Amino acid sequence: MVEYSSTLDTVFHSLSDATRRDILKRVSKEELSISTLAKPYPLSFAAIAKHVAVLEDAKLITKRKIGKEQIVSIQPNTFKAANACLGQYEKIWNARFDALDTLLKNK
Amino acid sequence: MVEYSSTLDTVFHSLSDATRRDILKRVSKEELSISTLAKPYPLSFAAIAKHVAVLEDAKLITKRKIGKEQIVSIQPNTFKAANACLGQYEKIWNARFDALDTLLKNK
DNA sequence: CTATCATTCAACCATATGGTTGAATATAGT
DNA sequence: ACTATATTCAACCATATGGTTGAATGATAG
Repeated sequence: MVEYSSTLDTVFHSLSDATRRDILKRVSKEELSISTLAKPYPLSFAAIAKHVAVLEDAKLITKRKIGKEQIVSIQPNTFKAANACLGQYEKIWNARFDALDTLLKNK
Repeated sequence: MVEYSSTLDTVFHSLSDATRRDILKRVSKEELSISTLAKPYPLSFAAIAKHVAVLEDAKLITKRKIGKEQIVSIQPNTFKAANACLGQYEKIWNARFDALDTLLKNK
């Protein structure tokens, strides 16, 4: 009956935490090691490593080892899937909404 | 340190469940009562009512009472916030990605 | 007024989630 | 070889989540 997409489940679940979204924001600007990522937050290193693991599971980021460090970088393609999903809900009511928007502006 | 946005937390959390996404898809096409919504799923009515409540909390939908029924309809504005959030991660790497994309196509 | 349908509410349960600490495993630098 | 740093892993805990059932409330139709 329902079309189950475990991928979207994990993507959206990853995005539902403010710390993880902040990690994504930082990583979208530059590649960072997990320990560098961990510094600003009032959480243990292990907690951040877990958050990074969640993001990695959702394929929102990738890790690659350089020496003793794990360098985290963003994985663009996955966001396209999330966007496409949101777009799916949008398409019908978008026209309606835009019409309302213009209506309100011209009032 | 971290910019906490409880709104986005709940929006993305709502979207992380396939049943809820399916409800959204159906409701994006036409307004439906909770009991109508509940029919296709192998879950109790109460379970679906809970899912609807989660979506309502996140302001992805609204309910209005008509007689004994609660009519569920989609609330467009909230999706704009989610989209804007995703766009935030995109803007930096989007250029890079598009460049790569063109590169691969012209190869 | 009563029976029925749609919904809400409360109690309950199993499992997932987000956090902790402490120990184990690389790798780098001296 | 020793030490410090970066990471992983395992055990543990409190709370949140997603589901159930059954009872209570509201509105409609006879």
